[in-house]
Amino acid sequence: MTKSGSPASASAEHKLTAPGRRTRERIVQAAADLMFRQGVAGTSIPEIQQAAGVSASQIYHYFGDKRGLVRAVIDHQTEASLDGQRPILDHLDSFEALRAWCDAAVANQERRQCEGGCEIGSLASELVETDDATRADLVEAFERWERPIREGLARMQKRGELSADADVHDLATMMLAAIQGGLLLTQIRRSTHPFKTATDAALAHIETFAGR
Amino acid sequence: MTKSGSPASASAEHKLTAPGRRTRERIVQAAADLMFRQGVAGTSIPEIQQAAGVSASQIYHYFGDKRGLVRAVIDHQTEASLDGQRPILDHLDSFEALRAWCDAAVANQERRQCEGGCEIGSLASELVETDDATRADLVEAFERWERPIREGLARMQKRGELSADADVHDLATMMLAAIQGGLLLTQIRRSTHPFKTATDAALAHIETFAGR
DNA sequence: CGATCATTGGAATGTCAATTCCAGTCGAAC
DNA sequence: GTTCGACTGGAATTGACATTCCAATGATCG
Repeated sequence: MTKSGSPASASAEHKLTAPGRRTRERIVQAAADLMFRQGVAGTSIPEIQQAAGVSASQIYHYFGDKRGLVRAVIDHQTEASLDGQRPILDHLDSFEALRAWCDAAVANQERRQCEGGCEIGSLASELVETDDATRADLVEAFERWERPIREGLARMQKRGELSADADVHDLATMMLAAIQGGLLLTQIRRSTHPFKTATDAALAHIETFAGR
Repeated sequence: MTKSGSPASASAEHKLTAPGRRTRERIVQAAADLMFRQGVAGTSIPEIQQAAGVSASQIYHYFGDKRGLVRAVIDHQTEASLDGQRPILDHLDSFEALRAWCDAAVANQERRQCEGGCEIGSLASELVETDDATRADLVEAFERWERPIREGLARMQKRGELSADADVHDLATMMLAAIQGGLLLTQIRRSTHPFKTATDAALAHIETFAGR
């Protein structure tokens, strides 16, 4: 299907021994952290070397080049971000759960003083137009995020808590869009207000489809 | 108050003669175009020189450094983007006008095959965390965008077409967030569907407050 | 017309990043 | 235990980029 290259997640290109896997992980973690705080373009390889305590050859050994490292960071950051929202993310099948989830996201922004924006969205915005392989990784990242939302809504619909003519696919997309846009505005204005406003509206819109 | 420097828009630092103003404008225009297509970090000064047909000293003469140029680009791009939405942007005081406005935005995305995202949002996402002066410019850019939306809603409210307990400030923010998030998703997925979904939901939510 | 300052060209400087190379060590499978 | 390939360190290479400098030209205002 795609001839774009290796899948983002698994790289079977190298046989990894135990210490190799540990080193690789350390590099990705350090890179993800730096890139979140300073952007991808604002993060240099030497900087990552120092933060991870590795030499240049190790980075190029495991990732080929910076593009490869960036793709690994996308994968890692997506997983980390979603893990941070679990277990609630996997049980978004009631209005209360949805609201609690949004509240937690708001609290999270407050904790970090609205700095940094969305771990995935910021990466995405900076990298969408780099190349098709990277963009495909981003599509997958958002799909991984949207799926649990959609499936929660689908369960609600199956139970009749959501009207049969609600399009759970669209509702999940809409929710994601509200989150992304809301986060961008709160990041810029350094206030959780826009994010709260956007997610509140999204929730209200979903409740519009409450069944029976 | 702020010692951060000059305001983004007017730079009274230099006396500009007629040819000077023309050159300055040519530089900003070329820079804005390149930065929209390749990102700010992905656009070098030499590249801008060539595109604008100027020498390095001219850029540094008019903008001091790259940061200064970027701030000018934010201002220019905001004005250009808003101008592209006029005159309808200044008459967003009916549900029909709002819908027509969103439709035009969708058509615009289709025309450019969902590439590039939002002229302001992409800049914003890349630049929010650079420094406070730049962030302040971005706050202002979004305010300039949000104001006509809010004022249109306010007129509707005054006429009774919008319920008295609708918060037009929040509704405008919500609309902007939906646009931003929707645009990011359509840019990534290369389909206008997410943007359409997000704006449709935003419009539906506003219509929820229809008065009488 | 002359002085002053805006405006330009183009070369020079210094820094730093991405990537490559080579040589050496270590782990695991046979 | 030896052999192959994974793993690591560190120096070297190459190139680009932001910024500065200097010397010239042109416009404006009195």
